[in-house]
Amino acid sequence: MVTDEKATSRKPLTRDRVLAAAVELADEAGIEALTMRSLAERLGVEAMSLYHYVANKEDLLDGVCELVLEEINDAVAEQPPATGPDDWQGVMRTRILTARTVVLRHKWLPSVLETRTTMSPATLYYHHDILAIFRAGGFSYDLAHHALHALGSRAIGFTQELFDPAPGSVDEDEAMEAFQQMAAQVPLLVEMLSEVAHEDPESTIGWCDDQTEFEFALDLMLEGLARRLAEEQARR
Amino acid sequence: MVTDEKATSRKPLTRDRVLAAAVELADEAGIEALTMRSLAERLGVEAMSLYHYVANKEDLLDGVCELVLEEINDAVAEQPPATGPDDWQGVMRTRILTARTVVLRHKWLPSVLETRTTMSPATLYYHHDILAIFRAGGFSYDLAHHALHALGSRAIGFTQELFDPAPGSVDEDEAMEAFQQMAAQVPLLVEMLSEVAHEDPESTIGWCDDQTEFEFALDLMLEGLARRLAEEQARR
DNA sequence: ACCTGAACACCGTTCAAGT
DNA sequence: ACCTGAACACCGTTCAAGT
Repeated sequence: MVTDEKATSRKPLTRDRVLAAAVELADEAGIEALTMRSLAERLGVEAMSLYHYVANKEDLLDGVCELVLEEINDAVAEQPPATGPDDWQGVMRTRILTARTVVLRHKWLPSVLETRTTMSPATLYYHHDILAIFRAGGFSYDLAHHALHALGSRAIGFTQELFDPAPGSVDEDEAMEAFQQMAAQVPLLVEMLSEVAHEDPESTIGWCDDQTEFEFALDLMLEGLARRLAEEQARR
Repeated sequence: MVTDEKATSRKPLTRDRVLAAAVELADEAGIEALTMRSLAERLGVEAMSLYHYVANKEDLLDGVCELVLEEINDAVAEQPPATGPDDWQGVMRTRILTARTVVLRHKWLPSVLETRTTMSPATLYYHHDILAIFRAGGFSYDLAHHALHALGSRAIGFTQELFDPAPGSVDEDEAMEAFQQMAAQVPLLVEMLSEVAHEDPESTIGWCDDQTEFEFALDLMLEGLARRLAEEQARR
């Protein structure tokens, strides 16, 4: 009668419980810590038991991506709809930035999502909604199709940054020294960095998905798409 | 005296030979086939011997990326310089598309490069040159810095596509049938795909780094950056 | 100095066996 | 039906030992 919510290990295993535990494990310990054995241990079970709920590890990873995309769809569902046909740009912007807040809670998602080979239902649903916003804004299917490709993962709120240092792995003094040494080889990079004056002086363009840079690039794309839309409509 | 060029297995091992063999192996059999054991076998040696030339597998992967980036720098070095200060956009475009031709010869590069945490010398050099083009075009360091972030991996000629099916894994009939079934759930996606009529009808936005889509997005970014530059110069 | 063989600590996954 | 233990075929990597 009185169910003990904490004693999750006593509830029967289900696919959903397995996937939810996998997401928690990845959030807490990183995606490399998500192994069949460690996941089983967290669930108080042997590794082989998991194969009753997931076909194999790939299926597990498909499942955790699906779970996060459902979380994104939920977050996005509370958004206000477009106020008019000319509002597509603002709606798209807040939609993508909302998705991004969810992705930032699951930092491992980009790397896993990029290894998926099929779009899950929740992913299809998300992109269907994105497409609907473009269509409401007056995009032809052809232009909307280019737009979806151009946005790529940015539509889901992330871009895979190149060369982001592992957290805590940066020795600032050492990095600064290394940079001084290559001043002769790459003087412009050194000068640029001394001018923009990051908190982290060693991270040239390698800074994980910083919010400001994300929005800068997103606005560049959205403005560009607006221009392509205007060109398309002028042609008619 | 007469060196047999084919008998590579008899030449003494060097770091360069190890890295070059690793690149070949990845090109031929895919990045997942690049293991210490298989690489050793290709070189006619035991796996443990490799540790005299690379510190560990991460170091090996750093090395193969460095090798490809040197290949990109070589390819790009033959390019004509800018014809004038207003030519930065054209120079940047051909530079990036040239880099892309090299990346397409090493399809595994994107996934490996995105797991690197430090920029190798060749990578720094490449980006230094990109920065030089922006500077010659009149960009402030601040704007050029945003531009480098916005381009991200696109500067090197690739974007990690979401959901590109493994080559040869697509069963067209099966995929088409699956799509018909979800017509009710995602009607706009279905309608869009029937209109744009890909060769591969099942790949919604999942199509690996197609040249047309790459150039569409690249031009969007470059035009956007040109606009930001004009805004910046108007402000002075 | 360069290479090797055996071994260790991990993986994902199979299989037959338990309840 | 659900879970388990032992085992297999892989990994990267260590260590002491060969030449």
